[in-house]
Formats: sequence, C-alpha cells, structure tokens
Amino acid sequence: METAIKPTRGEDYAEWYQQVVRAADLAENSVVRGCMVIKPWGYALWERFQAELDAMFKATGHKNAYFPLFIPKSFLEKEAEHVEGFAKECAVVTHHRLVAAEGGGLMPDPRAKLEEPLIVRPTSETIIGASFAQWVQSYRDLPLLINQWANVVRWELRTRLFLRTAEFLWQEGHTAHATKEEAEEETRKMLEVYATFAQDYMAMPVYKGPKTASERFPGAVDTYSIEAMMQDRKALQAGTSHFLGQNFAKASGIRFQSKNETEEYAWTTSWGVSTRLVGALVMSHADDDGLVVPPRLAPQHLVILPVLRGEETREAVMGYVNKLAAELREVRYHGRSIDVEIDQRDIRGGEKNWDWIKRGIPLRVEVGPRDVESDAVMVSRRDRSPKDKRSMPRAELVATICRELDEMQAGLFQRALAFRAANTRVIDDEAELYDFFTPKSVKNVGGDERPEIHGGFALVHFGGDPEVENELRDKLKVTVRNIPEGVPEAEGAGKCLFTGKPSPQRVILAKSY
RNA sequence: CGGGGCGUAGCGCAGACUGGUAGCGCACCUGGUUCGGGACCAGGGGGUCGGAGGUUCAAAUCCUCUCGCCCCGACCA
Repeated sequence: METAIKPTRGEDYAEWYQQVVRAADLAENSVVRGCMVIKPWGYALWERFQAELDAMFKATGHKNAYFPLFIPKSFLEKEAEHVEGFAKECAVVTHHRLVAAEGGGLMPDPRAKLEEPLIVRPTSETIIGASFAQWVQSYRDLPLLINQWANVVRWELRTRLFLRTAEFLWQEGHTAHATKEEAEEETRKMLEVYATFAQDYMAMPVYKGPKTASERFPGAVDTYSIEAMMQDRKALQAGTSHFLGQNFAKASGIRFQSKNETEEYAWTTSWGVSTRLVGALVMSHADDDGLVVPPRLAPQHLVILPVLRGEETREAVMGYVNKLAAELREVRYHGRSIDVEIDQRDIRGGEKNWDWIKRGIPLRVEVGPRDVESDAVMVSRRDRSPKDKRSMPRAELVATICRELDEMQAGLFQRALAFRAANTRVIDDEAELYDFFTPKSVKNVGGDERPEIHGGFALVHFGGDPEVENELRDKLKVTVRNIPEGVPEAEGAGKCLFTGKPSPQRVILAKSY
C-alpha cells in the first residue's frame, strides 16, 4: 500500500523521523548550524504543551518569572560538577560591539572586550540562584517556587530536529526549601506532574524513577526521570527532576535564618521538559502516513474539508459548514472549546486531505452538496486508515465528538502501552541480554547496510557499579535509563546479573536518544 | 580533532573523466479538461553552477587556495 511517508519506519527509522517532521510541517533546519526553525504547526503544538504544563505548575503552587539569557562565567564556575558537566558545550559572549574589519565585513571591536565573558545559559541554576540568595532571608521566605519558560543553548556536535538541537525551548522549575524532606517531596511531586502529563496528554506511557549516579544531572544529589519507549524501541528521556541538596545553595549563597535562629543553607530542586517532547510525540504515535496528534494536545481537533464544486452549490455548502463549525465550537472538550479549522484553500481536495493526514489532526470532516442535502457529514479519524470514512448525521457528530476524541486518546495510549509491553523483557541471563541488544540483520530494501530494529527495554538486576555501566555502554551502547517505580515486574530483590551483588530491584537497560 | 563524501533553480539530482557560458524530476505560475479526492494535457517563470585566483580564444567542467555542509568516530539532555 502507498504510504505518505517514505521511507517507512521499518525501512529506515531515522530518515522516517525526519520526513514526518517535514511532512507535518513542524520544523526545518535553519541556516544556523544545529538550530531549528519551528514552523506554525510545530509551534502551535509546543504552545499546547506549554498551556497544559503551565496550568499544572500553577496548580501546584508555582509562579512564572524570567531571568537573564546571559550568565557571568564566574557564576557557572561556582559549582564544581556543574562546570564540568556543561563547560564543553557553552556559547560564550566576549565582546559587546562590532567594528568594520579591514577588507570589508565586521569584527568584534577589540576595545569592546568584556571584562568577564558571559555564557549563554545552558541551564539557569546559577543565575537564578543568585536571585534566590537575595530573595531569601528568613524561613518565612520559603518555599520559593519559581518556573521559567525560556530558550537555552547547548553546543551539541550532532543535532536532530526537536530531539537534540543547539538551541531549544523549555521550562525550568527552580525551587528552594527550608528542609531536605520538603525539597525531596517537591522533586517527587514534579516528576509525578511530568508522568501525568506524558500519560494523560501525550498518551505516552513512561517509566519514572531515579537515575544511577553516572546519569545524574551535574551537581545534583538525585536525578529522577521519565523514560518512554519510542517506536524503534529506544528510550527517550522525556523529563527530569533533580534534588540538588544544598550544593547550589552553597554555591550561590542561598541562606536563611531558621525558626530557632540558626543560619542555614536552603535545599533546592530543579526540573525541566523541553521541545524534545515534540520529538517524543512524533516517535510515539506517528505512522507511515505522518504525524498522529493525541486529541488533548491537538492545536485543532477537527478540520472541515468543504467539497466545493460549481458556484451553484458553493453558497449552500459554506453556509452549512459555518453553521456546523459554530455548533462544534460550542462543545467543551477537557476545558477547551472544540477547535475547528475550515480549509478553504484553493487546492485539490485529495491534496488537502493528505495534508491534514500528515499533520495528524484527529478528525477530518468532509462536507459536500450531497451531505447538505441529507444533513450528514463524512468523518475520518486519524487513528484509522486514510480511506476509512463514515457518514453520520450532523447532530450525531456534534453529540459524540467528545466521546470520539476520548476514544482516540485512549486508543493511542493503549497502543503505545501494548508496544512497550511487547518489547520489554525481564532478563536474568547475560547471554540473553547480549542477544537482546545485538541486531541480527544488516540487510535493507535499498541495499544499504543497516541494523534491524530490535531489542527494547530490559529489566535486569544491577548492583550499581559504574564500571559495569561503562562496559555496557561501550559494548552494547546500552545505559541504565532509570530505576523504575511502581512496575511490578521490576520489584523484588535479587542478585546483580553482572557481579552477583545484592540488588534491591530491577533497573531498565536500553539504548537511548 | 581523525576518516570519508558533497556544494549546479525552492527541494532532489544529471552534466565534469573527453572545456564550447546549463538540463531533468518534483514544486511554482497561466490556460483547458477533470475532480467526494494525493489528476491529466499544453504553455511558462526561476540558476552570474559555494567563493577567490589561475590556465585558455573559451571554464560548472582543468589547476591552486578558501568557505560551508553532511556521514562515521570521539563527545553529549
């Protein structure tokens, strides 16, 4: 069967991903190396992520604020591990003025050299810490619960649209607390928020839990993550929440006077998700015809495709379409009005239809003269075959649209869950583990040599030795994604598969993005 | 930074070995026929061939230098 996206997932997964992003008109590479241009449909999606997450942050007591793009070099140097972690991928501003260069063009003015270089933020712990230090005097000033929506820059060598770009959009929560327990609770709470968002809005099942020491955020005491399985069975870290202990409070001087008159350092946390979630959405639900957007995140729920032939019926059809759109917009779906697009572009109907399939809009509704006649419409759902059209009375569509969308949302989640279950294996034998992660075939339709899609998530007992992690990474390109919580198959103590040491529970091993 | 490759129309490419100032597919524009479905026919617009220098009567093509990008590796949310 002809597919809208070539190559298909099975033929060349990496290329398929690029083609879906392009076909859905989400983003494109910019002239600036490693940076992307997010196009209107892609940005509309990001705005939906923002709207829902922002509401969840506010509901848990956080306030938005904004801090500078630039971080003085000395700030970044304050936390030893932090410097180590980010130094290699920082953009640095050294001058504040340009002058004409000999032979044309511009050059930094040597007389305008900054006394202290400024770093374009790769993350904002240190600059926000500086403000927190000033804002906090007393235990009465705590907790401080702040979130920032911003762009950050990490000078990555290899980039892929949405998954890893040199500049990306994200939110970063930063909080300060009087006690360790409260900060730890905050860290857990926000991890929970991310997990809920991933599952309820993105229809993407995730495993949540702490990272091992070697995968921790630079400077953190504990890092927790949510990990999702993509359709090539690799793991994608979709969000992180860090318990920073007093490390950054000490580095930034966030001190307060306690109730019993002692001076103490605050306990801080940070947590973030980024435009990478858009990539996660693509790789969770898109198929060989393009993107599939879960209804609860869809910028628009439904597109009406008027069949306009001949002037004599045009007015009747458009009148009917506008009336239908108005009726649908009266319907509430999870706190929003149904968002309806009427596509009147002067292009062929088939092309228009496929355009919306590739963009992944949940419902497509055709309205032509025959439908007006019978007061019925032709409805297609993105989670079904492109050719699958059902005629239904107009009133029925209006009455059942929420149920239809919820059904689709739930179906996407169930499909992703089943996929993950089918590709997750409990493993207690080293040979089996190596076999699980070693691709068997290198043949490809086009004659290219390419490893088959294989493996998945392995649940194994692991004793916590960093050397074992290094070996797994070197030999199998596999890492411990996290130590999953609330996963029955992973619960129960055992012995490390590699060293025989005691292991309190199983960890997730997987290849990852 | 090591190994390989590539810069020719918006995108994808041919032309280069054997110099004679550009061509194909898609996209775009116009007209017509179609059209409850990713159409067809005809016509048309668009490129100083990454940049600079050289050889030559003549350079996309040969030579030198240079800039940029991609892939593999290293590195990495």
